[in-house]
Amino acid sequence: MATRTRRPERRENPLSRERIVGAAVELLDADGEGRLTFRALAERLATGPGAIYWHVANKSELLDAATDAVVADALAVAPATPVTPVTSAMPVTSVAPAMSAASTTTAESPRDGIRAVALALFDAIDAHPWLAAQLAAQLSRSPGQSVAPRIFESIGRQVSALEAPKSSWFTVTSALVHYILGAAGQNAANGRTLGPGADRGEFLDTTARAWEALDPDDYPFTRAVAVQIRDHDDREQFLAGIDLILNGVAAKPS
Amino acid sequence: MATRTRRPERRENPLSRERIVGAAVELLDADGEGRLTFRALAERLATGPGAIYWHVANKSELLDAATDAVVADALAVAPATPVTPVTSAMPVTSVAPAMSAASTTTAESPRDGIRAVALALFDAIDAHPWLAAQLAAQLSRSPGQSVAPRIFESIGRQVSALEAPKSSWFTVTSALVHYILGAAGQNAANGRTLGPGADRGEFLDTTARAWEALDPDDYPFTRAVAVQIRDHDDREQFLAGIDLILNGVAAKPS
DNA sequence: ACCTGAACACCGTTCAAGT
DNA sequence: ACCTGAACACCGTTCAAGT
Repeated sequence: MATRTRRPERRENPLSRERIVGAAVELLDADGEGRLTFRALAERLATGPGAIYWHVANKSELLDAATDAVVADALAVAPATPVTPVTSAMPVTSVAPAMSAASTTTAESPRDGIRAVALALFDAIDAHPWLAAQLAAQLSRSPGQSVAPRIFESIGRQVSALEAPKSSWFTVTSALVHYILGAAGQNAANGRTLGPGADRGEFLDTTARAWEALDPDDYPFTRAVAVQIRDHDDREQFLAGIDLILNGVAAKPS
Repeated sequence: MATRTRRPERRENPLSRERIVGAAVELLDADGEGRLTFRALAERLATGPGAIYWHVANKSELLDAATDAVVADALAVAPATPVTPVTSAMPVTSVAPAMSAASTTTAESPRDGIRAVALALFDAIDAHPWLAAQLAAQLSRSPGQSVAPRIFESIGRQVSALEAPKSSWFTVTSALVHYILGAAGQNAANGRTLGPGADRGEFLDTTARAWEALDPDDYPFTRAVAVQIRDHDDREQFLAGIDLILNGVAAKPS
């Protein structure tokens, strides 16, 4: 501790996969994926670009590792194991079961569980905007190759505890995951164009004004909803979309 | 075919923004965004890389132009103008109005209109997988700067003709657009990993088998829905998700 | 076992020079 | 007005050489 007067010695601070991934996440958060460079990374780690390749195979593996690290954290906050485990035989009715020995959190209704996981992902993507594209690309990988399939599993378990026919599980879970990734990614993109220092209320007001000034013939709808964007809460809006989908689960088609 | 003996003459085939964008779309479709290169593009157009910059400012403008061209086609097939125009005063009730002089297609219910636009986008993204990421990034742009806001408008108009409170329009439209882009992008990514020559049934069977072989403790849900992926139709599945959201629109929360 | 740093084969983009 | 092609400042990645 007190010996930390000199800058870190190589021996005390050797390169490691963890340090590399950590620095990568920092660069990603600060500058976005386009600016994550092996040379920039090497400089930050006080080494040469070649050294990184001893610990990481290539850039895409580095991106995967960064994604895994961040998402694993996010999913750890939300409970990975839901109230009701999937029983492979029959559609599960969502009669609240006896409290299970939940690992991290108190037991919740599946609906609240979905909200919790969704919000955890929303916040993670908000804090790390580059996550959205990364996760979307990873969803088609086989489980075990990345965290993205874990998200699918995590949402799906809660869906299986909903009172919905088993035949709808896949559709519902897919819809939820797509919505979550899409909406969270959008929010992150907005935040990015906004910039870190800017005023949110002012930004919303500006967009609302711009929407209201659109050509009535070309953009009647966008004009009509301009008011709604002016004073909406991002997370509330996001959760409203989740509820919309969940409401559709048991509803009969009109 | 048989006429393709000489290479095209310069004077008869001058460079133009249109030709460049067309060639870019071809490269994008064939090799993906990573392989769209000004040098490859120049070679395909029998010119130097510098020449392209006379017609296009930079790569991101080229990508935008390619996206615009492809999406404009897709939205032209689906009706851009819906049965019921947005009236800014009151929530519109979806009593079928008198047939309007629809520009391209016969009048439809808003629900069918949404399905049509969604399916057109699904097919476009299926044919041009690089579209998904491009559109997601463009959604946060102001209308007029890209086609993405037109998609929002196009879906939104139909939403406004649904029997839903006006206060929900923004949420519903956002949810739909996010789902459409997310699900279509996912499908395109799957098709990409599948490859052009492979057998779809065999591919689905392989994934289903892989899912069924997962650890029951870690992936109970994914295992449980493995059957459902085996013989599902992509477009049907996609539309089921749309219907799910639409069903949620008027449903009361449970 | 781990790190260095030069080198290779690329990129997007610019720009003097041509027609 | 439009095109050429060399050049600049980057990239990811490799690899002989060091410790």
